[in-house]
Amino acid sequence: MSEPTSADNVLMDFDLLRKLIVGIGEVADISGVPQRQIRYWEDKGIIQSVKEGEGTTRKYDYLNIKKVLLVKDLLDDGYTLDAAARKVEERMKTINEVFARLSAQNSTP
DNA sequence: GTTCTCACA
DNA sequence: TGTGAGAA
Repeated sequence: MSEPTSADNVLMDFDLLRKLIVGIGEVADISGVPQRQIRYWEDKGIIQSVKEGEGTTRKYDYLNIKKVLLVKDLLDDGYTLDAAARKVEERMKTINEVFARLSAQNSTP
């Protein structure tokens, strides 16, 4: 009877994204970017990794994966790491606002 | 399974 | 800029 509304749908996707944290291997496989390159960008400061507990294995959250995917596309378009990083950061600003908005709704009973 | 450094093109 | 290999 209760049909999923667009609002409920977006919340379901958001819940999935904020829980989607995988290692560099998964990101490299899904993003198609060699693990070497992913770490390379992270070293440049284009993207950041989240450390899990004490392990040294860096995990990448949806936002980081999005950056890798975005930077890869930008680089393929003829952009350089510096140019791609700038565009990605601007895009992250928008995504961050959406995340904060969804986070508030998800945390609001 | 991941991470680090060194070196090269 | 991106990758190779070895080592821990």
